[in-house]
Amino acid sequence: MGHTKSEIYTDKQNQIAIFAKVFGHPARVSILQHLFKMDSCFCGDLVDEIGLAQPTISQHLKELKYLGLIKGNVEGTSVCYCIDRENWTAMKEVMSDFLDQDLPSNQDCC
Amino acid sequence: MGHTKSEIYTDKQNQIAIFAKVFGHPARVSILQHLFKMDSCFCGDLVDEIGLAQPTISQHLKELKYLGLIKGNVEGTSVCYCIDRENWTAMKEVMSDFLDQDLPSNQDCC
DNA sequence: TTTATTTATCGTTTTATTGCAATTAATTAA
DNA sequence: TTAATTAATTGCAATAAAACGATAAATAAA
Repeated sequence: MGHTKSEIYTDKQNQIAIFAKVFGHPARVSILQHLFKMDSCFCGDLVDEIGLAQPTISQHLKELKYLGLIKGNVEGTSVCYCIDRENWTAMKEVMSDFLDQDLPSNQDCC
Repeated sequence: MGHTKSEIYTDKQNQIAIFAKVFGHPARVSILQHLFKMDSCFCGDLVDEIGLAQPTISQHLKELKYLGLIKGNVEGTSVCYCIDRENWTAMKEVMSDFLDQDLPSNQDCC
């Protein structure tokens, strides 16, 4: 079908999956790494840096923005993007809860 | 096109994306949470617990196994699954490097 | 006002993913 | 050996995602 049955999972499970999914593409990973490294970045810089077409980068930026992980700031004809620090921290909390689960025993399996 | 251009990214970026993608579906999040909670689990238990068809669960298990995050152990007609502790730890290292990047300055943007 | 620059949006094509019914494979129980 | 149980595989339909050309929108410069 190609359609996730979100309604049978907890909100937390869906939230983890939604955050993870946005990191599930190397272009978005690359964009975020750039924003961390450069502090802020114009859309055009990312196009040059990453090597995808401008509409493609724009679309990836839109998804990151939709989840609140980045902010865009219009400066003339350009748009300057940067990490949304507060939301990034909140996301980290959610993901850590999942990734840092403790392993209950010592032997591996069955 | 619908095809990720993996070759234009670093190995690290692709690795992060590959791990993130497997967490990008709530069924797989749910499976992993169960394996953490129950220590180990039969495929059938997961089918009952999560509420997807058996082939669907089996497919999600396959993906988790392919990345090495879980192990399967045949016991009679059943298969017992559990977290692969070593690979889980290695995955956490990769993801932490990405998620725990430092924010360079204090003000937000541009 | 006209032109150039930059980014967003639209529409389309291609590929990937999700989900399941049907079937197969493997093992155990009768 | 035959029937039952459990999980994997196959094949398919529906939906989502990735990529980009063309175009629109918005602003700045000439």
